Amino acid sequence: MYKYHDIYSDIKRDILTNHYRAGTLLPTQDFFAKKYDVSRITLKKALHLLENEGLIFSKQGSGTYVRKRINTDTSDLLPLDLPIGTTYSHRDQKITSKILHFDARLAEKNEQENLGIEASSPVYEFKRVRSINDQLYSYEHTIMPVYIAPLDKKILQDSIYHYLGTEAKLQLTDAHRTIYAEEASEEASKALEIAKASPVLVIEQVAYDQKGRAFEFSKSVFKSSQSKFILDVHMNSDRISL
Amino acid sequence: MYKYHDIYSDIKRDILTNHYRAGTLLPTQDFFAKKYDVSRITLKKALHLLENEGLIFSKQGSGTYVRKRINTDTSDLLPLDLPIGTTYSHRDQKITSKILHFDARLAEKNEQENLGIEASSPVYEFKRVRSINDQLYSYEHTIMPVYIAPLDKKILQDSIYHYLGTEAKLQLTDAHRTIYAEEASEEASKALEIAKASPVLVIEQVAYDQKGRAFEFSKSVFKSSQSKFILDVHMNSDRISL
DNA sequence: AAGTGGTCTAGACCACCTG
DNA sequence: AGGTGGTCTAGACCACTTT
Repeated sequence: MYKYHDIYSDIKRDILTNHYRAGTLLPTQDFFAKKYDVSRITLKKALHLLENEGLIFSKQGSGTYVRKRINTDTSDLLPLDLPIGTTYSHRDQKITSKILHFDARLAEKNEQENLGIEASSPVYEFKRVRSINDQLYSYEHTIMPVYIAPLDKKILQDSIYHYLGTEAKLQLTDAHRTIYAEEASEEASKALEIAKASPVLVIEQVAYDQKGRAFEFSKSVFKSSQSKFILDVHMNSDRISL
Repeated sequence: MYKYHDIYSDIKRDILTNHYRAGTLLPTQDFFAKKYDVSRITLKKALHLLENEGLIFSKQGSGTYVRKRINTDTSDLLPLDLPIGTTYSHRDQKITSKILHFDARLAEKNEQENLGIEASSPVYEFKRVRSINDQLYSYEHTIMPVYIAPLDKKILQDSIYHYLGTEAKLQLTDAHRTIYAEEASEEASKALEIAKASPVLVIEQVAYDQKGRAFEFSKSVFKSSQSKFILDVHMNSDRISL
């Protein structure tokens, strides 16, 4: 559809298929601009997307390089900067859910604050155990305002995000996450079938849609033995200087 | 220095000081362009920086909004997308280090792979316990190629990143991190003065400088009782669609 | 229909790196 | 000195939201 996006996809494919090899210099911006018959600004926008993704980096006066990639064997490594527990992050994996609890009630105080809603707002509350390829991997406790979309057990069985995307035209575009380790609670250890007080990784999340509206407040507990997360960070000097 | 950066800083300050309040509409791009006497493209670049930082978001046809911010009480919350263990992430906090081990040797196999160096390359190896305001908080094990810069115990006592920045003109611009929970090893539990096998958060990191060169391979173990990390994620549809 | 942000252009000049 | 990426412009047109 958009030129810069087509170019982005094209170059991305060429990098991932090793047509442009890791650690090497890419062709110049002028070359690409002529190749794709676009202005240099449009081309730079495509490269900027690739840079934000960490696939390339540019050095003024020198050129644009393909970043050396590490171990992208994401066998048991889940990206920490994508939706968690979806097909986005688990390609070709079967995700199943067992519903432990499903109810609606009024929001508690910390839920009101995190979701930015009124005291009288009704919310859904549900708890699920999720498995990848029939292997237990997380225990989730989720709060979602009812005005977002009507839920039922069947929806919880499948992908909520997929349902929200198609039915409510709602997309997870931003999330505020808190990450820490703790001893598994009795509830979590039973659900995940691990010893009580064994170490688990916890991710608390407030999720926002494309309009900046908080639509989910959740706590996810992961079996430490098989759940490692990866995060590629790119720091520009702006972030650091202030 | 650069117009777009000045504008970025200016608007950012106005947002953080609540001159533009959370949840409200910002002035139009045309307004800002005239206000700062720049082209709309330059202005958009400034807004793009703010959007990447998660402070604002734009909706085509509607306008640009200030995002509602949450709980930025970063009392014991450390950003997961900034350098860890530095003054960047710990404002007005006194960071001290105790050196448990400091040596040089040849790189082991997994270190060679992660750092992208030859088999015969010498590396420094050191272990430190770090405290914030005299409170123990992390146990770090670090490998660094010797060709990066000469190290000694005095440097390790202070900030390595500061030393590398001034002496080697090297800056941490990218990092590949793996995050998980585990039971504290005997070594780590002693260093952090916690019970053996109590849960700890682990961050393994390969750090890259502005030229895309890996310069550090480290494993940091954090006391779970007082170390929570935060991460604000912004997903564009590009990342997700492919 | 009006207003807002998104895309795109052709071209100029600057900053930086490498010979 | 030459080449590369970075900044910046004035203006046109498109896509989307709102009234």
